[in-house]
Amino acid sequence: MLSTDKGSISLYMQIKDLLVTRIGNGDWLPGSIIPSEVNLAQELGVSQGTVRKAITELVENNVLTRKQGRGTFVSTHDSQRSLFYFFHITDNQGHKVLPESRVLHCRHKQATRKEAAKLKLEVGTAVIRIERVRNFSAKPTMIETITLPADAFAGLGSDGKLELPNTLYELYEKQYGITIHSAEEQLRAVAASKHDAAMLHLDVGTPLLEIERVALTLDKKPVELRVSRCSTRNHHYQNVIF
Amino acid sequence: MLSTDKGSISLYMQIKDLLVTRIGNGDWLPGSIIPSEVNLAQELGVSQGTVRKAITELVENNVLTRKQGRGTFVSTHDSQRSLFYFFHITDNQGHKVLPESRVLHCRHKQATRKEAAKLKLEVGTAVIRIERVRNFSAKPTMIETITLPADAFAGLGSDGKLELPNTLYELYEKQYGITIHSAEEQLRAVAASKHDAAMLHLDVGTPLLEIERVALTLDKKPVELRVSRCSTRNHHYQNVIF
DNA sequence: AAGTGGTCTAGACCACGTA
DNA sequence: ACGTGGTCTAGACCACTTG
Repeated sequence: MLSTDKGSISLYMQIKDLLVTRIGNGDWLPGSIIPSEVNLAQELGVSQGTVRKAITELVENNVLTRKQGRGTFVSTHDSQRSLFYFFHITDNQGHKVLPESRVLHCRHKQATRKEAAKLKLEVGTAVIRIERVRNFSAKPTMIETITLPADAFAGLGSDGKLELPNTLYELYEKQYGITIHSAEEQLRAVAASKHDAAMLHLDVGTPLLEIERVALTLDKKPVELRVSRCSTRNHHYQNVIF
Repeated sequence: MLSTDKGSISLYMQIKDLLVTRIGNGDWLPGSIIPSEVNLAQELGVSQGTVRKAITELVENNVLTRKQGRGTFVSTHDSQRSLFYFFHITDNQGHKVLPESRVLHCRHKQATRKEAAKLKLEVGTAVIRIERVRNFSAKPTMIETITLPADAFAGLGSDGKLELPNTLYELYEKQYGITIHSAEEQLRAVAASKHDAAMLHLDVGTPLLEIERVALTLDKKPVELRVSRCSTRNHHYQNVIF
């Protein structure tokens, strides 16, 4: 199984890949505990230090979470984590605001060219398109269009209910076994359309911050396209560069 | 020097702090080699593994750079690194474009309220204010206002020359011994002013992406405020979230 | 008390760069 | 040939959590 040939990659890297594969397979579900370092070391025939190094890097990648005295767990997307990692809008004092959401509609459609390109689908593939308005401090501030491949999210929104949780990534994980692990965002300044203006109580043409996000699973598969248009009168997008 | 008391923090953390302090002091300049792991271990009376752990974390923080077979070096801000870490504008194909810059002026002024707040100075402190236009593919696309505390950057631009290198952070490091290590950015959508419009060949009111960046040294001291307004017709701000 | 991760040690061998 | 970092081992003790 593990190779110690000269030319092969290092042991801890092979173990890293193995752990990622097991998690991807669903052998270990998000939130569940994985075997202890000593057990894994025994099973794989390596020393604890080697397993430790593999786990350490996965913890740095937010794939695993260590809890002293308890064990190592597969990371989950509780609302805390979702907000901390993926939500970059703050008010002008730098405070994160928990947005409430109002779903405008949730429809089954066919993928546009752009959606198909971003989600790596064929044009015309069945998708679910959700539109919602997000309120910060009770004021409508952001309008979002979310596109999901229909096959991976079967049944979502088809019951006519427009109730969706605020933190969708938690839903994806719990209901559909899809864990969002990373995302790529493109930001632009755009002018508010008639529709934007109406929903956000602004004038047509007001500059809005457009955030186009593709969310990826652990194995880098794109599973959600989200286009958000946000008024930056009282809020902004906050980014920290190390 | 190092404490192994029960209540004290771990050895490798103390070593980390020590290394950071020495770099901050200027004992080891950017680009120079630091003592080998074995030497440091000997000097500090710990094992190589402990030093290694401290260095590993500093490498992850981009403070140090390891080169196999050669040694460990204090990170520098060559133009590569500056572009890779701090420059987030790409064209719509996702390619980074090396911008050229044209300096409009470079003046000694007094800090405004906003500049003072962002740079943690008193209002009215002497600052240097640089304004420049950046061209992507020969088209003016971005207009930047850069504010620096005058005392830390004595002499910059006072020779009346408007020639400044494209990658300012390299200049800060080489000429003034100030290494930019991290930055905080706030992004908003704004309408082009008359001046913006003239410089970027756009209509007044065109939505622009405003990037307000505070650049920090290793010890988190703010040393540069940079406000960039960017046309997002052919470009965008690209961010990756892990 | 037993089991977990967290830190630390001392040593081994390898891959790489320099001289 | 030598010194560097890169990987790996085997064992020790500590801090924390659970039964």
